[in-house]
Amino acid sequence: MAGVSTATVSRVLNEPERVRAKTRRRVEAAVAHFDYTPHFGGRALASNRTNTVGAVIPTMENAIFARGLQALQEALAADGVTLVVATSNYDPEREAQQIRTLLGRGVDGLVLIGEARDPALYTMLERRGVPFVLVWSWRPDCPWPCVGFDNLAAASAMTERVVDLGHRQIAMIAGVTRGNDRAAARVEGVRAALVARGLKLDVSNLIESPYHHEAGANAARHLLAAAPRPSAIICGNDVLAAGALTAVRDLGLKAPADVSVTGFDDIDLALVLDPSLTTVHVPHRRMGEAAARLLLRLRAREDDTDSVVFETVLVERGSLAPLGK
Amino acid sequence: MAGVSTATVSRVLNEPERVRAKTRRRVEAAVAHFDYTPHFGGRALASNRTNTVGAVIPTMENAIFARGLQALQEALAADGVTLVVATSNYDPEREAQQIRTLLGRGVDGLVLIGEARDPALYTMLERRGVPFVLVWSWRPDCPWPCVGFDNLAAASAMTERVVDLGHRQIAMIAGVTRGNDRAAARVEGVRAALVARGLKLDVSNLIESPYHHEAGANAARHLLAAAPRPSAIICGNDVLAAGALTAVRDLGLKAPADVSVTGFDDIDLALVLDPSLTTVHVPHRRMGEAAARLLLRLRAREDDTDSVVFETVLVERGSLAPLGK
DNA sequence: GTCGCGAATGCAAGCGCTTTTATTTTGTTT
DNA sequence: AAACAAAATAAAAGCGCTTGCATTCGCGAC
Repeated sequence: MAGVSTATVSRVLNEPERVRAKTRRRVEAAVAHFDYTPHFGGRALASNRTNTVGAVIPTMENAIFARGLQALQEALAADGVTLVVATSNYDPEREAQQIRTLLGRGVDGLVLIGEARDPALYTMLERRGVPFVLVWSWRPDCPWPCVGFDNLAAASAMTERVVDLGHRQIAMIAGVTRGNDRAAARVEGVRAALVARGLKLDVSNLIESPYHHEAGANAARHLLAAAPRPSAIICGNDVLAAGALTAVRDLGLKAPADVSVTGFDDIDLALVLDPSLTTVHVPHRRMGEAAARLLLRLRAREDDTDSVVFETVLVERGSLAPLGK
Repeated sequence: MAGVSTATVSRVLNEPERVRAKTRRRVEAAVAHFDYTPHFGGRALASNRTNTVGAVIPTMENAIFARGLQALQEALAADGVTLVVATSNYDPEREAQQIRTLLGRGVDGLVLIGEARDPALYTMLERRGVPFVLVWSWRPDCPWPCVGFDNLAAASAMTERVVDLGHRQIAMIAGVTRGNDRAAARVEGVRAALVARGLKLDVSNLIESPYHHEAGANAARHLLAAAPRPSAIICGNDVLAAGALTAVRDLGLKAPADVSVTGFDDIDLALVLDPSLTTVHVPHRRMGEAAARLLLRLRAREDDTDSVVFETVLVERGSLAPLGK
């Protein structure tokens, strides 16, 4: 209809500046007229690019990843790249499986959460030449491209603050650390800070708990039954902290008067709780955007592909108070 | 390596039962040996199927859709279908755009939230022959395949319960109704129930609010400043209700003693709030699964493609109490 | 006007797979 | 053992697009 070859149509669609304005307009008119949409498969086959990147996250059921994902998706979309999301349920085997599925779908890149995974997976990714970015984790000398923050340092900072407020009986409800370097780093951060202040994280004062409100509540009930009772509970994330606050209330105690509780992640929930939650604010959205930019640079084989580290901020709200106040 | 043609390899991969066990094993060994993965584009081009379905949801930042999405994804994955998620931010134009993007990616089907959208979009989908399922909405005689529940009836039931508890000054904080038939149906449900009981939803007692905690709090502050003060606030969803509860607390009032508050959707948040939230429980996961099944049936051109309607359950918790108690 | 040159466009060869049709193999029957 | 039917496999034709290379066009300089 536009009186041009398919090659020209292809150019109009992909590199419009390479065709003369007059021709381009004719083609565009025809495209509009027939409501033409390029065939994805044909495109992928011929160009060997899908303009798709995949992300494997532990779960969507949790607000924590949702916001970063949204930012990631928006930043990618701005470059015409579609995001495909898969979930692993915090299961390393399932994560490996999902990565394979995404590769089978021909993704041009991957966004993965955290660093802890089978080295064979990293080998495979490198062999295939699929660029990837690790999000939510960062540590000095991480060999992979990361966009994250220092979980250990942030947990230490929180712990120091708790100690500074006079607390000595300090317990922790951690996330499950298997295959989860963030959860593990947070435990280490707490432990290190306590040791630095001459205290220690007794094994009876550390419970690993799955990432649910109820599980957090149960863990807190257990910890609060001990004698001497902890005066502060540091939680590996906000959801566990919410559970802990529920347990505190159910036991007829008051937070923070009887027990202080702290969280990690600063999701919306933290503000809604009563008392509102003292927690570590993490820049979800900025991480998502940074991950998108880094991945696009990696894909384009650009030079500037350094890891990005963000600062976290300790947000003090009502759930943490000086000992005995 | 297996000494067979590509045709046989293709059959081993797609219809293994059609090739003799001995040959099949040879091919599978070769596949494993070379770690071969079929090329997605080639496949899509030749078969004209992508084994991908798309979903356009308002937002991921909200737990409401996350759970259903997760279930949808799992159910689709069981059939080897990948889910691609896009977000519209509650903006109809953006939704249309996202639908076009997904079609451009060659999705074999679509899952859309709610029914309200430009008829031209429906025409386009039908012309292209792309099967789709509408989720979260259901009404008698909906012309499209739906998987949802009767928002209007559920809101009416909640309202009747509130009235039965003696409340007469009843206000509502609704979600934004533009392009959102669920929000609109909930308003209509409340209105209808009030009218049926000889009351009415005065315009000054109805505020539409965006889907944020703060916005809900602001709306509640506004409503509670009126004289006579409402004794119950019915909210279009749980997040708005959480905001309302915050406002109640900030104003020095007690829920439910001074003001009852109800929500809608029953997300995790409802249980964490203090008082815990009386709300309408919606079967997120089952809807997601049902949507997957229905879409797969539509895609396979099967006969049994009726809409699926779920019942909702009014969950009474602490935030709703009889008037004056 | 013609020439020359860069820019614009057309030509045609695949990209890796599926699928129809044709051929070979296998197994059964006489 | 031959003949045949049925089952298994091979051959080959695309699917719709991109892209390197060849060709043509448009325009300024002479």
